[in-house]
Formats: sequence, structure tokens, C-alpha cells
Amino acid sequence: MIKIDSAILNSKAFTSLLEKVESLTFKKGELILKGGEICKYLFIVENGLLRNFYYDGKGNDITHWFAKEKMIVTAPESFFNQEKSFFNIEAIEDTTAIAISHEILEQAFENSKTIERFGRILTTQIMITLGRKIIDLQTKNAKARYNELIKNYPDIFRRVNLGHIASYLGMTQQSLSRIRNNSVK
Amino acid sequence: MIKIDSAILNSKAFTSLLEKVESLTFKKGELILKGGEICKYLFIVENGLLRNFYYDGKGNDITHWFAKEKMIVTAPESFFNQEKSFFNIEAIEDTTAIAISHEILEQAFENSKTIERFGRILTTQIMITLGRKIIDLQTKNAKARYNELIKNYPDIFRRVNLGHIASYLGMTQQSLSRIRNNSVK
DNA sequence: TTTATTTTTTCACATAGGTTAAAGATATTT
DNA sequence: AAATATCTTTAACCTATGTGAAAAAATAAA
Repeated sequence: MIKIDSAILNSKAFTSLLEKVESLTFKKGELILKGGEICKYLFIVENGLLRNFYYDGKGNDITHWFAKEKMIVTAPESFFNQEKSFFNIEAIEDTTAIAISHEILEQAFENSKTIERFGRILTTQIMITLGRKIIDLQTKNAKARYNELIKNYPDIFRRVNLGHIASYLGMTQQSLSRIRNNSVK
Repeated sequence: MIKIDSAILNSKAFTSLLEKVESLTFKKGELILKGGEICKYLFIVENGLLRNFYYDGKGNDITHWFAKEKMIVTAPESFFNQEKSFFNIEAIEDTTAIAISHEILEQAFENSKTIERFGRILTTQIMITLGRKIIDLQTKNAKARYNELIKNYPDIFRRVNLGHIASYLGMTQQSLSRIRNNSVK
């Protein structure tokens, strides 16, 4: 979950990039990108909520990433390398999002050092976030991971159903329910 | 575990960056960066093997990242943001590594679009790799994660002790041993 | 407001992998 | 080559979390 700084969103280079892009709308429940397709867009959510998730076709649905207002989401390996996507993206709420196409973004990277720099810093922060998540999965138990999320992103619990949150936290929905209610230490 | 493409290593922009940096040597077992310190360098291993690991002070030692020849390693959040490090770095073998300081790299980012671009692409690939690892931890059992590593990086097993590999794979050393020997499905 | 649908909780039971401790191996130092 | 230190395996036991199924609650639709 990566929020884009307003200073950047309002920068000259960025606003001129945004002039070239479309804003798309999605209905709640809509599947925006299906695994196996090539991801055309990187989205910046204006309003609503998107989630990126892995689905293995056998019932494993793992939320990888939520994106609410001002947050960014895509299927990274697919969008940046223009290969078949490992992830899916869906709208959890009715959503409008700025959709930056691969072509437009690559042009922007070519033409603007500021944008290139912004891209580098953004991916660096995501890299850091994901690295922490790996360590959390390996060192914290389910209860501690839950507490961490509720501390840092309490609003997510109001907007997303618990099944998605559970998989994001690396546990089953039943475990999350058990943690929330029963007194799991 | 991210390998740097030779074409990039040999590019003009990169070789001119490399003229400005030092090559450091470390003895096997040497702690290069201790959690809590600020990470000065991003390393590109020339010879030997480094590992980045998390240590919580209570016996949890989690290998996060191995770097052998031509691979890159640092403590990302510390190096890029110049804040106290969450991770440690140590030499697993006698190692020589190109050590690019934060200052030099930031200058290079400023002065060279090629380097800035390289940085962006590199962090993008790391982001993708870490994203996959999260899904693997959540969907694959210990045995499957082991098989994956031995398929993709068989040499790591020859050079690194099993305790480090086990924590990299998100399991205890005893579990790894059980998987290797007993017939765990 | 009734009916249908989706989400959340509950519960009994199963199990992968953790824990603790010790014994074997292997490597390193004296 | 003994002695010491480090690494790996083994084994018995334990527990956090998964599984499967159902009930309860909430939400949406008719």
C-alpha cells in the first residue's frame, strides 16, 4: 500500500504527464485485470478502492495489495515487463482511477528525468515495504500481524471484507475471525 | 537475489560511475553492517558471498537476501533513505565487493539519466521478486519452497550453510533437514 | 418485510511445521 | 591427531493455524 506524495502529484512534470492519461471508472466487483493477460495500466486511485490479488485457480485468493485514494496499483511484473500477469486486479468499491498506460509512462520516463526519478523512488519504497512484509510473515504470528495492520490502516477494515484482509495478512478468514473475537494471545 | 546484467555493468555510464568507487574486502564471518547503523554502501559482489539478514535480538536470524558474484546487496531502507537499518549484512565467504556510497550514487542519479534509469529498473525487478516471494510464502508449503530454490539456485546450497537457507525459505533448520532427508511429501 | 445472497463467526478436528534437546558429522584450531 | 567449535540430523512432543462444515449475522434484492 503505497501512497503518492501530494507534492509529486502536483509537480509540473507530473501534471503534464497526467494531461495525457485517461481516467477510468469501475463498478464494485469488476475484474479489471485477469491473471494471464498483459497489464496495460498503472492506476492511481482517485476515488474508491482497488485490490491486486493472486489466484491459483484452485481456490487460493491472496490479496497482495490494496489501493485507496492517492494510492497506486498495478500488476508490476506484467505492467513493467509487458508479460502475462501473475496477478489480478479488481474493484472492491465503485472506483475512478487515473490509468497510465505502459507506452505513455515509458515515454514519460524517456522525456523527463523528474518522472524517471519519481519512478525510481516509488519502486524503491515499494521494495522496502515488501521486504518488511516478508520479515513480518516470517517473524510475527497472526495476531501480531493483525494488530500491526489495524494500527497502521484502521480504515481498511471499514472498507474491505475480512476475507480479503485475512489473505493480505497471510492467514485464513477463520483465523482472523478467531483472533478478532476469541482471546487469542 | 538480483543479478546485474553484464551489458549494464559494461555500459559507459556505469563504468564511469565505477571509476569513482572503492572495492572493499571482507573476511568470512565479518559483520559488514549492524542493525541500527546507517548503511553507507550498496555492494556489488565481485567475488564471494554476502547475506542480508534480519535479527531481532532474541534469536531470530532471518536471511533476507543472498548476493554472490555480480549480485547486488544493501540494506534498502537504510541505504536509500539514510535511516537506521532494520537489516544486517555479513560476509559468508571471503568477499570483495564494489562499494558504492550513497553520496556517489545520488550524484550519479543526478548526473546521469542512464544510471537513474538503471536504478529504476533494478528496484522494479527487486520489487517483482519480493512480491513473488510473499505469494510463495503464503501459498507453497516448506517442501515446495525448498524445491523451487534448489531448482533455481542449486549453487547456493553448496556455498551457504543450511541454517541460513532455511530462514531464507521461511522455515527452521530442523524443518529443512526433515524435508531433505525424511520423505516429507 | 420476506427472500436470497454474502459475509462473518463458531466449532470440532487435522496437520505442517515449530520447539527443545541431544547425538552425529564436519570443519577448524591447537 | 586431539581438542574445540560449528553445522546438520534426528526424534519426541507441541501448538498455531489450517480445514471443512455449519450456523449466525449482515446486507442486498425482490
